[in-house]
Amino acid sequence: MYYFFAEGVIIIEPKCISRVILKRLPIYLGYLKSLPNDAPPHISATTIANVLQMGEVQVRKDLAAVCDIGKPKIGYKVRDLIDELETFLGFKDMNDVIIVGAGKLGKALLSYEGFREYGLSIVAAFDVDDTVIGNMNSTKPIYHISKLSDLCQRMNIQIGIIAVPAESAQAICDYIIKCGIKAIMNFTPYLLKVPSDIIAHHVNIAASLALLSKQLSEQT
Amino acid sequence: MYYFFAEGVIIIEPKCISRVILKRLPIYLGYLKSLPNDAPPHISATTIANVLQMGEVQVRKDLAAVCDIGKPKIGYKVRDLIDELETFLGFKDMNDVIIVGAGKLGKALLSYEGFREYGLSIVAAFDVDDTVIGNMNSTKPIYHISKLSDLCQRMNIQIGIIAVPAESAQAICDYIIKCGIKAIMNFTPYLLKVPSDIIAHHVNIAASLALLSKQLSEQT
DNA sequence: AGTATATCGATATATATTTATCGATATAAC
DNA sequence: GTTATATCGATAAATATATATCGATATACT
Ligand SMILES: NC(=O)c1ccc[n+]([C@@H]2O[C@H](COP(=O)([O-])OP(=O)(O)OC[C@H]3O[C@@H](n4cnc5c(N)ncnc54)[C@H](O)[C@@H]3O)[C@@H](O)[C@H]2O)c1
Ligand SMILES: NC(=O)c1ccc[n+]([C@@H]2O[C@H](COP(=O)([O-])OP(=O)(O)OC[C@H]3O[C@@H](n4cnc5c(N)ncnc54)[C@H](O)[C@@H]3O)[C@@H](O)[C@H]2O)c1
Repeated sequence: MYYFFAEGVIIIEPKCISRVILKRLPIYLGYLKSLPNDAPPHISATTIANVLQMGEVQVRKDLAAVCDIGKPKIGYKVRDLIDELETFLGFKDMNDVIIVGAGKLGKALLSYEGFREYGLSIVAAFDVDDTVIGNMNSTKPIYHISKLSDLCQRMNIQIGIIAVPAESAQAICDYIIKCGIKAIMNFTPYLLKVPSDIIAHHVNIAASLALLSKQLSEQT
Repeated sequence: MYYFFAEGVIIIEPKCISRVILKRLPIYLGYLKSLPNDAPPHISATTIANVLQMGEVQVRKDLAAVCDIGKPKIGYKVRDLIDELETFLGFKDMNDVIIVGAGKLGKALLSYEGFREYGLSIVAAFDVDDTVIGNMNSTKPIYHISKLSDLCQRMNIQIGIIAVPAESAQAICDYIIKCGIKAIMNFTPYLLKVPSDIIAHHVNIAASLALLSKQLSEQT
């Protein structure tokens, strides 16, 4: 939170929401959406906190960041809350995504239907291997990498997933940035170097699993 | 960090390393391991910080948590540092892992060779679908779920990956806990409920990608 | 109507994490 | 040998995050 002082009055810049909160919002949303239709129309922060094993104050604070419809004794209207969360998180309008590398992981992602619920539309995958190019099992096309530039520019696609071997990751990264990609999710264990105006998010499944393993061994 | 006061003396409990630091350690390790063989044998926290775009004090503090071999003007001996990081993170001795759900994602993980470098050995996958059971493309076996209990108990496997449809996630979770699994990595968007002595880590790829998308749209 | 209670939002405190500062030290240059 | 400098570790300050407390309020109960 940034504070600006102007003529003695404190103006609080409301734009920025911390990354930690942002990561929790989809969890609340997921839980709310999992509630049965015959559940009561309102829910309290206390209930949410208990189910999700969080502090109730934290839940209230997180929710306050996106909505202001909590009523004492009643709680939040579930439908409104879902709506506000979805709107806030941008799940309501679709964002196009391309995948580079249609190997085992790339193909799994390409055919995964679950993205839609999060406002994401996987448009196509790109590869260099002629044996995977074309549309085999998935409903989504796999093109040669040479078609990437044209497609991204025509459709104004700004989000890319990298699922190529680690050795090619940086080259592909540089390339897709040149093609107009502005945000990258990288599944390779290679740490990408990107210009400051490009957002890169690294997902290292093996490292995460290893940390889980370490946690386990420490618990004893 | 916890502080205990005993007879006026402050005793600092050294056990706990924060999760944030733990997540960064594999990044340092990965970078150090990527250095060419003809690189100088020592490296400074300043250099690491610059390459990885982190604060140099943070790098020093993180490294101090696992080693104490930094020398002024010289820095850290790369080989020792790699060794200490790998030892600390437990990458040197193998931990067995099983996967439940040999669908698209499960099979990708099953055949992924990269886990070995992190001290992880994927032993087998389990499924209910007869058409995927047996060993097709991967070198690792896919068994019927009914074999899970026996294998886990015989090999004393404590780490499990859940890659079944979300609807089955909780049931599978309960089941593998009964079979002796103590740490779970869950790839379904369903938030698992586990007893307090079980570690569960949730990986929601779609939600992460959606947050990336949101970040992008906010950047403007 | 009056009171009890669940719940909210706000404020305050505690903890955790990041960033800055500074003296100490090992090497290199002179 | 002396001095300059890169670098470390430690301590301190700033920021961020989590938890606790408390008055206010909407409903339910008497
Ligand atoms: N498979 C997993 O479960 C898993 C888990 C964690 C991380 N990863 C990482 O994800 C990446 C992909 O893994 P995978 O198992 O799918 O590998 P894979 O070998 O099955 O697939 C890689 C694909 O990338 C293609 N490719 C290679 N160079 C390319 C280029 N320059 N441009 C476009 N396409 C190119 C290949 O033709 C291949 O189809 C790897 O970096 C791996 O480390 C995979
Ligand atoms: N595919 C992806 O890229 C992706 C991305 C993010 C999340 N996920 C999640 O991962 C999970 C698996 O995704 P997928 O694409 O591999 O789905 P999938 O349908 O390809 O595979 C699911 C597998 O689980 C098996 N299965 C079903 N019930 C089972 C049970 N009770 N016990 C054992 N096996 C059972 C099925 O036979 C099937 O082989 C889903 O929950 C999905 O939401 C997948």
